[in-house]
Amino acid sequence: MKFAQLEALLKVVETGSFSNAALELDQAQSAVSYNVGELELELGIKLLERGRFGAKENDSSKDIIPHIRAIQQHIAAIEQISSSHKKGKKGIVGSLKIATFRSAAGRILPPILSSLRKKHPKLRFEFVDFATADNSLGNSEQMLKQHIADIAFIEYDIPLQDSSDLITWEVLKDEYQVITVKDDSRKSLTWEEIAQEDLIMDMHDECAIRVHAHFESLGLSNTPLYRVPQDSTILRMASEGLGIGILPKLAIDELPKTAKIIPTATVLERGIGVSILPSMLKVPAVRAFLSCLKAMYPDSAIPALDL
Amino acid sequence: MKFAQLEALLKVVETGSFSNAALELDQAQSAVSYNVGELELELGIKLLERGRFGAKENDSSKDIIPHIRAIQQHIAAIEQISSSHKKGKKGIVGSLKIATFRSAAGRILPPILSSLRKKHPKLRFEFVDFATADNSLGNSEQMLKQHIADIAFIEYDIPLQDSSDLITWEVLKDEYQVITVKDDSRKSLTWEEIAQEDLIMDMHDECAIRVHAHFESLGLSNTPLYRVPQDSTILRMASEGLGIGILPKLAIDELPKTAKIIPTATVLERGIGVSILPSMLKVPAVRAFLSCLKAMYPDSAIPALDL
DNA sequence: GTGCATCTATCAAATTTTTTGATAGATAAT
DNA sequence: ATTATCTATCAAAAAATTTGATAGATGCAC
Repeated sequence: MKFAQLEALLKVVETGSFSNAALELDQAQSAVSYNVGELELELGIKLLERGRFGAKENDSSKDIIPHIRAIQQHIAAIEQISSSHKKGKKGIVGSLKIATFRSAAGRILPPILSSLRKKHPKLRFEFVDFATADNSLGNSEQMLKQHIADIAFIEYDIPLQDSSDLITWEVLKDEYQVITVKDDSRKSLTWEEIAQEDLIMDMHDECAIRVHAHFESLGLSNTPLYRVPQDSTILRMASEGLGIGILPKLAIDELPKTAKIIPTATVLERGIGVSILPSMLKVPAVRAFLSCLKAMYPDSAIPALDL
Repeated sequence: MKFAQLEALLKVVETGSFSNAALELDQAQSAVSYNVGELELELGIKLLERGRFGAKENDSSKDIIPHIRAIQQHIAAIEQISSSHKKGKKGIVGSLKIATFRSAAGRILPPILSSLRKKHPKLRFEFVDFATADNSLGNSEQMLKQHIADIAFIEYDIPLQDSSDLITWEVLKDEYQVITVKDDSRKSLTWEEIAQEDLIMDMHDECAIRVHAHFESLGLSNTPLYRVPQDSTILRMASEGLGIGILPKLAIDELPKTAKIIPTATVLERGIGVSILPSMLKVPAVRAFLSCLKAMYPDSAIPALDL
């Protein structure tokens, strides 16, 4: 079994066709065909469903592809380790795949990445998107276990519990905030009062679900008046007095001048954390990232690693 | 980076020389030299210390080799998955690397393996030895994390605790037994009484340490009169009346006709368990093994897997 | 239904990579 | 000093992969 064959298979699945894969691999289409063919021959099974449309994975390759990605991760690790053993080393080379969601990508990552880049100018980053509207633990677990991501940011309500095959810890807590118009004179709002208001909430986000659950747990109910697709729209609408916006603090990029935040009587917050596979603790790029994260959030319970 | 290059490096390290590696790889020595050389060229670092003696790993390759083994495991998994997707499948093909210690190898494994072989006649087994006299958790952890073994048997005194990156569970408890001569008429022995006796114990084994610790915890002390290198010798000596033997039940292959077991007033036992990396739960050979293990020990808490 | 566009498979030739066998050079032990 | 045992290197041979061209298959538009 050759690594090039596995890579060809993976690229075909990722791009949906032999021709696209060839393009990305900088090869002739016949080379991709040959490589996948050889692999199928060696393994004795068909690995792809071919058709007019191109090619797509079948049951066999579905099971195999996570292993190919894992192998790629190990190869990346070998390259990183090697470069770290070089004399004239200029930081880690390679690429770090980070699964993230909006607030993490927008507010948490930038300072970390910029500090990381100073030490490791050759390190590249790849963001992998959670499927829209689902960045709960379940999904990030898949991202890590299928070796699509090296590191995953997660958000959650309930306290983190140890999973036996993932290392997960909290980085910070993010408080939900109530956004209203500038001239709203109330000093504080209880959730009972909030439930009376016209609410403007996100259409897809976890947050809306979480706030809804919180209402339920208090025996309250509220169907948001507006369900909008973007956090920035929530802000704008709330600042126009169309209703009350509820957003986690980190999701508020810039508060409009005509808007205002009113504290809630009791705090509702989400946790934001990071998750990795235990084996990644030995990969230089991952270690470097965690080291920066720790510098940024010294209190976060990053697992013991001699950084 | 080619898989053949990584394999060559690994074999050189394992066999201690390019020439031996070539022999095992069925290649010319120059091919091994070429492959390792190419790898060193690509990674830009020396990977081996060469000399009159052959070649041995250096700091760089020490870090890299676990990743090579991990890649091999993934390739094995791909092969197993493929063969399980074949039509005329005749069981799983491949090889299962089991880290074990004497009692497990001698008393627990045989029935499991023979049942496993019935279903999967093409499956091979490889036993990897714990370094002599150390089969405690720490070591099996290394075996698994360095991808030297797929499955590890362990023994332990204290209750198992969850480690965040290993799945470990108890298979059975194994009671320590006191072996004496046939005509010893005592019906039962307390540990206080045992401490008074001349003891015959194993020289290398974990067990001796554990029994010693047990004495200490009771405020007793006893330096064994004989420290012998083999369990069977303990039995023979005890049966000759040279002293009292202490052995876990599973370590007693066959009780000599002139020997006898006296129950202890309070039971001292060791746990015997199994440990794997979470990712191995998806590997067919490992699943098959665990399935057999479960059939043999229905009460053991094998982690949920849809077998 | 015909023709078109888009896909994969296949072929022979060209190219590249890997292996081989022979040998040189290095080094420790006798 | 000799020998045995190791690795590196070289040119030639063998094997593999890649290429470019083309055939064949299949859905889609008209």
